[in-house]
Amino acid sequence: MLALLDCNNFYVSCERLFNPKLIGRPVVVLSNNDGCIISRSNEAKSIGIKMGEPFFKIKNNILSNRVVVLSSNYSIYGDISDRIMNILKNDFPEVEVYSIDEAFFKLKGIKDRERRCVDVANKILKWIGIPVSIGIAKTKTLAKITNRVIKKKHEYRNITFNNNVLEIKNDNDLEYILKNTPVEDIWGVGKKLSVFLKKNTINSAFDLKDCDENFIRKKKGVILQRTVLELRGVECNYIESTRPVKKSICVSRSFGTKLRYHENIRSALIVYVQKATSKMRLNQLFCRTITVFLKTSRYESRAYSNSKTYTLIEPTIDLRLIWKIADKLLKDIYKDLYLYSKVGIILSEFYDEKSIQQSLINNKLSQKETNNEKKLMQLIDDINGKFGYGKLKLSSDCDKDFFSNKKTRNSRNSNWKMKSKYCSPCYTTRWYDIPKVKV
DNA sequence: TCTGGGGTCCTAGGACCC
DNA sequence: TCTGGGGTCCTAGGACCC
Repeated sequence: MLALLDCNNFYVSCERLFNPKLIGRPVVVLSNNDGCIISRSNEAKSIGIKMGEPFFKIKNNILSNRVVVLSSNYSIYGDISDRIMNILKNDFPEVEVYSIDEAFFKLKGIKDRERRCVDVANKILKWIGIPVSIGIAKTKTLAKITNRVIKKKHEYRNITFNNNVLEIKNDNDLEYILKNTPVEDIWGVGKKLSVFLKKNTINSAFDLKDCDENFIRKKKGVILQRTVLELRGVECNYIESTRPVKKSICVSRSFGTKLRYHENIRSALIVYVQKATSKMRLNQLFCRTITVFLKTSRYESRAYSNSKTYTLIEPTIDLRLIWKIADKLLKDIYKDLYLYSKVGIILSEFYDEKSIQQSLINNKLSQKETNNEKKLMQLIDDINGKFGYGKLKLSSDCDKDFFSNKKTRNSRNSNWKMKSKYCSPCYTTRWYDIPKVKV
């Protein structure tokens, strides 16, 4: 048996921790650039605001219902998430942190499973202040379904709940739940697959569980076949309590306003390159492959999207080299024809320092030089860690006006920074934002 | 006017090998 | 007229997740 812990309306719950006025009111949190709805309070759900909906489309609904709108603040959410996961890891031996607000954990050999889960849920509510739901089942897919049932309690009158914890205990309950789970709500079944399944008269989780497994395998591949097996209680997706090594690191943002000129896009890219390389160094990795991509909005009538990849002979950690390559790649894919909405960098093919294969021919870096590179990068990270991100940066990453000390008349629009109009303070991660308590 | 960001895994098909 | 069998590796694209 295993369990899935899921934080309720996580981003909204985090915001409410520090701003109790939000409790009881409809609240939504927006994606980056204030684009779409990505978290909703129950009140917001009940007035019909949908997940993923573009913000601009529902402004009227938001005004007339006095919905509180917030930009996303990931430094809060990440910090709160870490605290919750630490409590869980203390109470259970094998925990897989699956996302910022979810974790699977093993219950093998644990007696009185429901009791233990209720205890940890109460502890998290008391110590951190975030309400969570925990579903217990034989497989990850079934645990996911169980959690969905907890969130939709009112639709499942035949089931008894122990606070926000549920274990499916007998076959009757399981059958009842699966019959009342639409196929598109199963973990691993998205838009495309649900269309296919419905065409083949597979409408509920119960239908999928009982269908011909080989037909699924042949038509849609091994992943969906595993889902079928997991619905039958056969474990195919195991809990991985050690975090696997990253395979790629990507940094990209949509621009606050669309950009036309190369120099503006370049000044956004250099910031992302610095972020991506410092992320990579945090994981103590060297990369061999660098990809830059550039695109217009996909809603644009004249859409353009392109990317280019460069593979090094020897993996590197050096920001200066990575930037040089990224800059060249951007030049190659940029066309002076479009209004762009996004640029990004992907680093991949990682090596740790010990396993780097040196080039036979191109051995231009001596051991000493490699060490110097590493020291320099470490220094950048240390200084930025201490004095704030961006204190030390590449000299290409600067505003010419900053040095010329005057705004040039034809300075081109470089307002690429993302919109974040409704952002709350970083209550737990920035000195100046820590809430003050009146005595 | 305005539509997120960061990932993973699988598959089909092409190119190549002996 | 007639053109094998068995394999690997790489890439692009698709589908999914939160």
